[in-house]
Amino acid sequence: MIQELKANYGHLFEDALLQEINEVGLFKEIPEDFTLMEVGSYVKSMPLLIHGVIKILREDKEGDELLLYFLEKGDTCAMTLSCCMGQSKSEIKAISETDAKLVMIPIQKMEEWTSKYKSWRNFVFDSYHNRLMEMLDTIDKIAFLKMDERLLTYLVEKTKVTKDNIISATHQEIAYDLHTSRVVISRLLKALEKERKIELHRNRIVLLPQ
Amino acid sequence: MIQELKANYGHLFEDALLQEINEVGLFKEIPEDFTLMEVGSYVKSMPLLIHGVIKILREDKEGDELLLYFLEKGDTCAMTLSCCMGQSKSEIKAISETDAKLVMIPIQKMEEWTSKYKSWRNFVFDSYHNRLMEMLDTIDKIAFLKMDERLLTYLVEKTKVTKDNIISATHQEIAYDLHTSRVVISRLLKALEKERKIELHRNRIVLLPQ
DNA sequence: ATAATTCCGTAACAAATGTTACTGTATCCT
DNA sequence: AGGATACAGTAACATTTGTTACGGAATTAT
Repeated sequence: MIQELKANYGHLFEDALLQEINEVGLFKEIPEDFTLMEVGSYVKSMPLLIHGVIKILREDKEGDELLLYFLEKGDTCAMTLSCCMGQSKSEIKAISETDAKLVMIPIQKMEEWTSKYKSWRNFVFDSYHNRLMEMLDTIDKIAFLKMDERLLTYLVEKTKVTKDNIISATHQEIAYDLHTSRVVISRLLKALEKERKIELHRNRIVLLPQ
Repeated sequence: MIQELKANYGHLFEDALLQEINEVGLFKEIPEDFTLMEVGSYVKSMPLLIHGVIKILREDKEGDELLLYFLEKGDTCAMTLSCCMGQSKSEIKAISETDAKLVMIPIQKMEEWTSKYKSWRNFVFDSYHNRLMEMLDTIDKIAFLKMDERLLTYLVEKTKVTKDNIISATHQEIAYDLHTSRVVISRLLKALEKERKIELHRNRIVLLPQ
């Protein structure tokens, strides 16, 4: 594990901290489409992402969903972090978008490391900063863009994080992420196909190079 | 100034830190409707709010606006904080909703205090936490609520922060905050009046107790 | 007092998004 | 193979939101 830690977090953390993470961290491998966290669940450890992509969703009382952003390797979930600090329940849902590897850190260590390691403090601050910026970006999209633009952005982002211009998803799944209906997505996808931006197949969308 | 600092931040900061804030902080009083920060401006100091209400807005390239949230006394702007840390430009616009008093902290002190004072670290972490939660709340509203519900929520929040059930604003101003058009707001306000939730006057809306 | 300006109400219409319903086809299951 | 299920396309319609236009009332300026 220590090698993978060094590869992904070596530039951030000093050796002593990497060593500690290696000792107390729980290494986990999870399959695609695995629910890492539900809204309302208590948070007892914090994940450091080593490999793969995690999508972070918001849910309202009716169970309607909305994609907030994707986490990639080197990222941590500032939302979880935030909940750890405040000893509160999770406000978000986390699902693996691909197979993923991560290290779980018990929350007791966090407070300790915050005093002990400057690099950890900076990491935490940076994570908060990055997540705030992602949230701003999410707000921009839902507030200022129309659904067709949001859809295209969504497809582009998805190909970016998976590094694959083929998107394996049904229209219904996309509709859930963007908080709209399947019919609307089908309609807009069809329009994007006419504009030669994408190619449609069953369970599969190919993003064409522009 | 030290009394006002103690009154608002005494429960958060130890005396030594309060003393330092008192020494290096710049006390400022600003009138209503004063622009504290523009999108793209460089951030060289961090505000601690002592009195009054500040509204934080997001702007897109076309100059369209959207209200993110209100800051009240005891709050700081985590977005500014975030920008200070990253030495980057402001992503938001800040305008005083009422007369306000605040203390400006030079950003050099922040890094110093983060190592030196545990209470300062916690304050910074808490601010990030609170702002993330506010952002989630903002996302909930724009993603899950229709315009009439957003409008009512907006009016309720506005009366809460100003502690006055009379809202002094034109329909156009409200439309800017919610990123819609004046006509839409007039229409929905009229509907709220019919439901006996509000009373409409020129430049003034009275929120009726339910 | 008169004119100009700002604010609000409303109608009529346009565009975007949401809903329901039905079809055909691909895929899966046994 | 045959049936069940999941997925996508499409039409028709409803609702929400946005736009343009205009008139009247309140406020401000001259």
